[in-house]
Amino acid sequence: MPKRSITSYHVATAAGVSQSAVSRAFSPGGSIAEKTRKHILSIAGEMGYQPNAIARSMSTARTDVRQKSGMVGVIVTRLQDPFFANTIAHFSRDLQAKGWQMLLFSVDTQNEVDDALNSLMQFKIDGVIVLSAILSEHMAQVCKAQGIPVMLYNRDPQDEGICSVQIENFEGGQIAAEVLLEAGHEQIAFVGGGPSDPTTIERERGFVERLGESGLKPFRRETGDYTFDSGREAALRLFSRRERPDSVFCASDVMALGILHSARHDFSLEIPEDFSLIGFDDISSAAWPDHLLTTIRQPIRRMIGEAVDILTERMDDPELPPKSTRFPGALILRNTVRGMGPK
Amino acid sequence: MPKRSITSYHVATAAGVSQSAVSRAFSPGGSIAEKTRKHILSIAGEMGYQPNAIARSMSTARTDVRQKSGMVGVIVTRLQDPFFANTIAHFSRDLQAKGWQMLLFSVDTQNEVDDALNSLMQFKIDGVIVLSAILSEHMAQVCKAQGIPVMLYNRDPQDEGICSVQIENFEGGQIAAEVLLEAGHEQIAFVGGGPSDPTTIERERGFVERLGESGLKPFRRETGDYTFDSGREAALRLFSRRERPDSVFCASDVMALGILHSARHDFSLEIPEDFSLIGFDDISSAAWPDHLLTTIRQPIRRMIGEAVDILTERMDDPELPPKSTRFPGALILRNTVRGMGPK
DNA sequence: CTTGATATTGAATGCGCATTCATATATGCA
DNA sequence: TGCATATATGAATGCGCATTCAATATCAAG
Repeated sequence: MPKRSITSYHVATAAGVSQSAVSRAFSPGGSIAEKTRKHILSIAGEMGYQPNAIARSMSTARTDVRQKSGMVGVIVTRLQDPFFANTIAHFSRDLQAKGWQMLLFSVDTQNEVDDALNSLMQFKIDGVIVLSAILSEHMAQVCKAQGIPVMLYNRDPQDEGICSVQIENFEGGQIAAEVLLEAGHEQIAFVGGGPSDPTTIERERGFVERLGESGLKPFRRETGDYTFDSGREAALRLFSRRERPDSVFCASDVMALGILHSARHDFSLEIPEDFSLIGFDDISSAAWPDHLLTTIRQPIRRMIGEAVDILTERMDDPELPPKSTRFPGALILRNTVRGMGPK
Repeated sequence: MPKRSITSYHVATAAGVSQSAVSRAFSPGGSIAEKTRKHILSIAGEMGYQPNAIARSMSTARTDVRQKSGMVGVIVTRLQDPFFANTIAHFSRDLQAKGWQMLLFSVDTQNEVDDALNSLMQFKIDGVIVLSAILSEHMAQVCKAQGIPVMLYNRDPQDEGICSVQIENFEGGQIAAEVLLEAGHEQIAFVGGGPSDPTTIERERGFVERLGESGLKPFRRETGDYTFDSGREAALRLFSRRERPDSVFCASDVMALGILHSARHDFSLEIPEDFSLIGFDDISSAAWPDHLLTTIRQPIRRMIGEAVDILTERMDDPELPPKSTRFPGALILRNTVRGMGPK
């Protein structure tokens, strides 16, 4: 028999004080005698009273410019991808640690982001984090108008007034090229996402540019969709032809592992004896002993910490100017590049 | 310059109707002329008005027994684990498809579950899903008293009034034993979680019981914590001794892959030539061509679909009796059990 | 033991919405 | 055409809380 929950009025009655007093007892800066507060909190504890966050949010709408809900909206694409799952895990932890709740919305494509944000905004989220996607120009405006700070994770800040945190994709691509060149490779293939994927574009650009400095061009370019299977399929195309690459730079570890498995299983190729392979991200399975994938690591703990810091600061003080940060990737030398093992 | 958002009053004024009319225009069953509704919706659209879910929730607290927030709390342990990440992805999708928002809270240990639920309840969630953990007796009572349906995913229903969805762990253990026995193994080791982990207990029980029917006992038992590294360490202990098992049943794929990688890398063992290995869950990397792990599959799409159905039905109608469902695991024969390849 | 300043307290209010109740308008049927 | 019924609308209300404002209690200094 569900019954309505205990309110501050009930506690007030039981404690012999006014409802205002109860409210103040639960507000950090409340003007209330310490003795009274103790008494109220004790009674409230006995009764199992917890302030209603929804009502609190309504109430603050009166004096604040915007009502605060204490919730942060998080929009994520490809949640099943281990890289993003891990990212979410960190965001969740960091947000919670600062007392924010996470309203999670997962979408499949960029197109759904606007709808997701609309749904989230009905809940009066205090800020929003978008993973590997951007907002439409319109929604960016709406957020700005409403004073909702936006954090783009893994994307360039699309607009004035929007914050972002991401890895140095261009430099990461350069590093990969550098390593492969240094190992003496010349038939270097690239595997990335589609031609309109911003992440791929940057990584490929850095990669191609660095190759160019040595007078080389990518040996071949294959497209995938950041899934293991698409990596495997890329490998199938790459190694089925007469002319095989002597090395591959792959814009994501998941796809790189697809290539690695395919090479071993479908073509009985040894790595790095038959070809070198370098990935991007440094997901945990890249370090598994039978993989030992050489890759560019994203310092995601620091990146996410920074993203949460930037966002929470702006939720507390909407006047702060937007901020964007880029982190350098770190080369993790393992065993998939010829002659270049761990130091 | 953040400004307060548009309310139903603004729309009402602009449309030349009362606030009630606007509210009704946005309420599916509202008593309002179709013509008026169209007009209001059109004006609202132009103004970019969206009903405030928080205020709506406050309002419904008046007539309903409990206020409805439209949010489901999800408490998850070990979010970084690919199995759970994937589970969350599905929950998110299914919940969204039915119009529910997901308030996600990740915890590290069972101890934190109560606190998490308390935080979530302040937001007046309409239901809660707990992954691989249970509630304290006290919180279970509180939820019951408040009429908040609880769905335990991956756990036995701990209490009257609580719903659950899980895999048949006991039978899964039996199947694993069956397969290994059939393959002619006799030195069969078990690797699972700690002795108080309910999942491990059941799987191990089924496994041991089936071995017993053939007059066998587990060759050895190693403990891990469901991480890849703990699987690897278990393998280190298992294969460093003179007497090696001829096969291993591992209560989770992640740990099983730790064993597989360790066996190949640390001991140069071939699978299934040198020993057989069988996992549990069927995570996606179990199917990677250079793994091809034989395992017991959890039909998680169906399981999660069922969990969401059960929960949403009860959020809509709190009078429904609790329901618990168990799904059978399916043996997926790949290449890690001697003589038993895919059919 | 005053007086003025300060710390506490309670009553009243409104956040934005859904809903009830009373009223006005439209529809059906004789 | 007239009356009963159904439908559409608006005014008023309260959900649970934080906050403002006014009133009271407490305290320090003279």
